[in-house]
Amino acid sequence: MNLSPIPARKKILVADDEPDVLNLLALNLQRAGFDVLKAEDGEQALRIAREEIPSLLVLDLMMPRLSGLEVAKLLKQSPQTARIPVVMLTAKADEVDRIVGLELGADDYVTKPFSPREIVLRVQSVLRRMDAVPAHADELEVGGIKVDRIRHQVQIDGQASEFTATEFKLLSVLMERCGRLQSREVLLNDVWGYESVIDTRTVDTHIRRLREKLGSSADLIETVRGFGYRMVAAGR
Amino acid sequence: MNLSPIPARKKILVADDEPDVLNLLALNLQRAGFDVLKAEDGEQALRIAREEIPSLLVLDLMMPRLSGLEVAKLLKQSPQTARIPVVMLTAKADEVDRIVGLELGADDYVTKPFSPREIVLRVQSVLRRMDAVPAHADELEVGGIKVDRIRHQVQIDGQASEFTATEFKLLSVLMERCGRLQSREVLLNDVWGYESVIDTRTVDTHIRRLREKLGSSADLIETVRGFGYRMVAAGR
DNA sequence: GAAGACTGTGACGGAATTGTTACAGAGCGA
DNA sequence: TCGCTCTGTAACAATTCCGTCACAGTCTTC
Repeated sequence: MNLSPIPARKKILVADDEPDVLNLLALNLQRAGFDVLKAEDGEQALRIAREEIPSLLVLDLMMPRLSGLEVAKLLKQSPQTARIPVVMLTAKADEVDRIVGLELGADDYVTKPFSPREIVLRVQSVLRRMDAVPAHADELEVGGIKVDRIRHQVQIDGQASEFTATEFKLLSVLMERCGRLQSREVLLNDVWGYESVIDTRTVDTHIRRLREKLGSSADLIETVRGFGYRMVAAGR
Repeated sequence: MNLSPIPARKKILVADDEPDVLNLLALNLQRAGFDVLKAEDGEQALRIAREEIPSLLVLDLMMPRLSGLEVAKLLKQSPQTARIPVVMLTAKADEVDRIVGLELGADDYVTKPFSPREIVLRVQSVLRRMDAVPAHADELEVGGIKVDRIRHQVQIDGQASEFTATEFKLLSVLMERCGRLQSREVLLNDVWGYESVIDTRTVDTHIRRLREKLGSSADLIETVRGFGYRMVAAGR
């Protein structure tokens, strides 16, 4: 579904045969808010990548068993893993010639020695580039409520209204599935993310805040006792 | 019979003198669903562009006979071809400043080495931008703010005002997408360039500097907490 | 009609986000 | 080289948001 800025943390696989470098990279990426998976050689990297399908790979070019190049090439062969962007670590700038780089489809290079900060920024930059594509025009309207997901604006009976990030997502999900009952569990999944460890009662609180802001349209959100909530086209 | 399912594929002309690069680009753009035309030097590119009027050009900067720069410049002279967006391929990052934003008006650039996927993303991004902003206005006006992109001048309530290069771009992007929410990521992409490795907080700082200079019009730039910024036609 | 389960409401402290200020380095022209 | 402007970053302050809780109110079931 993908309602823009998702809190769901991105998984990143880091592969380097030098434990010091590996740990340094992992630590810094963790601090930057990523879930980090580690691999100490090419084979391991390949296996983990196929199992976990991370959002991005940081591969050392020179590794025992399988080089970073080979790992990348192998991953490109399966549609499951072909689209994972790769940031390659190389020792010298000229180690990677351009055509090879193009063919294997690394998305960025960082040459050693590098600063941890630089790696984090590179990774963020590549992810940013990949994310910058979709952006679908989407407007939702139910009753007097209009949601514009591009402008990120909500109008209630023609009147612009402010919603926080969570409220906006919750409202979008409810409107998108107008008429259908949504359990608290489903809402937690789709609004807060699949790994959220949040009390289901929190949903109630946010529903309340939504209703408050919706004013006279508040009764478009029905409570279904014992199950959850549902948005209806018109109040009863 | 063949009803609708013809998504009206867009024609894209790719020009590069290295056959390997040319074919690689062509292949990837084809896979992405574009009709691809190929040219191996500047003259050929110019000729084909005039004959076929493609939706977008991907031009290598360094080419025999005519450079990408010259091709772009020549195409700007004819109203038929003046509005075709150009994505320029360059070897060095230094050349970038000369290309983007200057009189010849490349619409985006990619520095080598690049991954094929990035090229495709850039092309899609530029095409999206063209669709979104009709007519590609040289002058923008929102509230009391007037931006002249040719003279590179800004007026606030009739009063001329000085803006630095970065501020100017940021302001332009916000104004040209007035009303639409722009995430920090998108702004980094479109103002600083897609391969910038810059902290997202930098956007905040520049927004602040913009607001400072905008004076009483500062509240035309709204903060959308958790997402980014948005320019609005009138403050609240 | 009463007990129990479920939901609405208001408040609160911690966390996350943004505003603000200061600063160091790059780039540039004199 | 010296000063200047412009930029990106860091650190701190201010603000907003969010999840949780306690309690009140409502509904269901017997």
